[in-house]
Amino acid sequence: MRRPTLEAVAARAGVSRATVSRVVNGSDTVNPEIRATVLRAVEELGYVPNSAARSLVTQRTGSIGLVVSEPPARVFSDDPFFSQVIRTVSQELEAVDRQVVLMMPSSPAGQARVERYVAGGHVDGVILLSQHGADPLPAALLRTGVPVVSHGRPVSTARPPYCDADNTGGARAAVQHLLSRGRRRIATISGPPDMSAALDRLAGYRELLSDSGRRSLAAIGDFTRESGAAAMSQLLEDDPDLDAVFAASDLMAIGALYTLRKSGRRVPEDVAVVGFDDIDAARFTDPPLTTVRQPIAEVAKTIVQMLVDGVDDKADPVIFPTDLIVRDST
Amino acid sequence: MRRPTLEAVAARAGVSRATVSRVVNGSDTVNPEIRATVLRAVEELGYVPNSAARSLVTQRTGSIGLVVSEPPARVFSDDPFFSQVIRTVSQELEAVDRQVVLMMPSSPAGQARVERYVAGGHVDGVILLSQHGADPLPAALLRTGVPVVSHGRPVSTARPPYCDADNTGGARAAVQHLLSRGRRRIATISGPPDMSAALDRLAGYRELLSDSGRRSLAAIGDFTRESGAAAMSQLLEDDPDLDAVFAASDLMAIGALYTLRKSGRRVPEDVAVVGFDDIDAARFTDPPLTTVRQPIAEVAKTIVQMLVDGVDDKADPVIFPTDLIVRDST
DNA sequence: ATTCTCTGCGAGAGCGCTCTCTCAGCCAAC
DNA sequence: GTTGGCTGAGAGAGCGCTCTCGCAGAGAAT
Repeated sequence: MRRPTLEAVAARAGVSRATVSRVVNGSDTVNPEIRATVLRAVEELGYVPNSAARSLVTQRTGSIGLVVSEPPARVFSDDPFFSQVIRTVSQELEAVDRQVVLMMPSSPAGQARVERYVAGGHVDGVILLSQHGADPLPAALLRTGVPVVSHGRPVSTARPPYCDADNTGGARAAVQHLLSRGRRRIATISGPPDMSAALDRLAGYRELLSDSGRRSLAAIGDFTRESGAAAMSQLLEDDPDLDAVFAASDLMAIGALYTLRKSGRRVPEDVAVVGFDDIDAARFTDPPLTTVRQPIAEVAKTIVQMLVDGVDDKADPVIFPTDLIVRDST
Repeated sequence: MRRPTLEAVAARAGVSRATVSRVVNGSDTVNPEIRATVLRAVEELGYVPNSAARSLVTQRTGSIGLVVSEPPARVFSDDPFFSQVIRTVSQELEAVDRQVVLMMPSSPAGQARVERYVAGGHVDGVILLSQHGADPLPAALLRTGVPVVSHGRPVSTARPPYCDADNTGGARAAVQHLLSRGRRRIATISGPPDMSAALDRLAGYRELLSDSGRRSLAAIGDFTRESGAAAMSQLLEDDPDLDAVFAASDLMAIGALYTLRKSGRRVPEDVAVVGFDDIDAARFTDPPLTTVRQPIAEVAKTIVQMLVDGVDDKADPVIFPTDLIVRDST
């Protein structure tokens, strides 16, 4: 048994296909009586429009691609920031009746697949998440002519419009807070240097320290707990007397707490720790983590809006301020 | 400028549309020379098949719906288990060249949307994640005739085929471990009673305790840290002398650790704690968490396989064993 | 030489929908 | 009574693809 078509509904309602189409698509040039008859027929037959046929003629699909470019290392770490973003973006898209096609290419073949898919006109727009410097995908996607918006400042040569949190400002606020607590040797655990969020947070840290005439001390992580723990070890080796650390993600801060605990240091008495993101876990660490909160929902909302409004290729970026959340780790 | 069509490629290669179609779809009844010519034309024009047109005639779309039914409370908590599952499922689907359409209905309207979408033939199959007892969606989806597979034992009256971890066995192993460590008053923090994973883990806990003639003591959570912390408080009130707790999720175990710490109890000296899931965070708690690992990747792989193979509506469920990972919290 | 397979390509219908164009019918205006 | 505008419905042409069917031509069998 096949699904009913427009034709079937038209026959049942005793009108033409065109009229049924008008009713289904909400045209206002239809006689209310006929409209009612058609709607009844739709109801009785359980008619649901075939989207393939529709998008074949309209050239639009009603779905948006959400492309998450993340190498396996971090993909398999369970960073809640991702799921938060994916969730909010998805929610916002559903609110405007768009479908979300999730794509997480983890190999060059996967990237080629995504590129083909987008070029094939399967989606009306693309949201880029978690871009890395060397990634050729953004440029490729821009070339397809499909609207692209980036979540987070793009770092590749391709420059799609984007929306982001004020990473630099957030880092400055974190360091400022540590200074105001009387900390003198403030180190940082930075994220991967091919990601803009990591670069911007590092820049904010450096700016403020050099403004206040202090030396900076950085170790590089990749936003995961493991890397945070390792980076913390290295920092302690480089400067056993450090009294504060600003981690560019909560996960890395958690790793740092772990290492500090193992090294016998107390937090915050010996070393103060600030994270970034304000994930749920930050409230449950020992001690609860001071961190910088980003407005995930606002960013998601804005990105969806940009895409739905048909954003200009070189529209100005939208940047949201962050909040410092002070807990017991500082 | 429009995208090139089959027709254009055919013209360029000097063959018919049918032949180009054959080449593109990998038919083997094409002369190698002609095939090469066609492929060259495809390359030169940058031809990408239009999927709307294709699925209009084939009646298949190449995409699979991933439906996550979760009320806002937990959606906004950042449970890494979800992202793990979504990630692995998505990876497996990409491996078999299927698209992932992510749907997270958070309201009745959203559910209706999902139902319409699936009934509309937009997806070739549906994967259900995180089902709750009262949810009418699974039954509605089954009625559409589209293949449905559930991740986790379904708890509603609708009974799609499913794949799951051995939750009962995992819980038994956890409790057995606590008993073997000499613990006598073993409490549990259970998940929401409308979810099968919660019910099965609770059942495993109860079975083993009653087998060994011990009393059980349960508090109910909802798989989040907050609820774990609250449940732990209640358990301590109910029985201040308890010496072990089995939490039905790592997140709740983390909440329990938090409450235990605040109550001045040492883990594992005073109270031993076991979690479930083995999320990344379990290795970084203080102390690192003993937990039950589920084979997330295997489950994902199996589900995708079931869907791709065109699973029978009443196929037997597939259950994977779990592993007890012993760390310092017991 | 004739018939009979068999291989490989082209012709053409049709998937279900939208949208333009046309036209019937009605009322107002002259 | 005739014309003109206007509203609302139908006819029909495609959107780009797949797939069945038919047919040409090569080679094998008689």
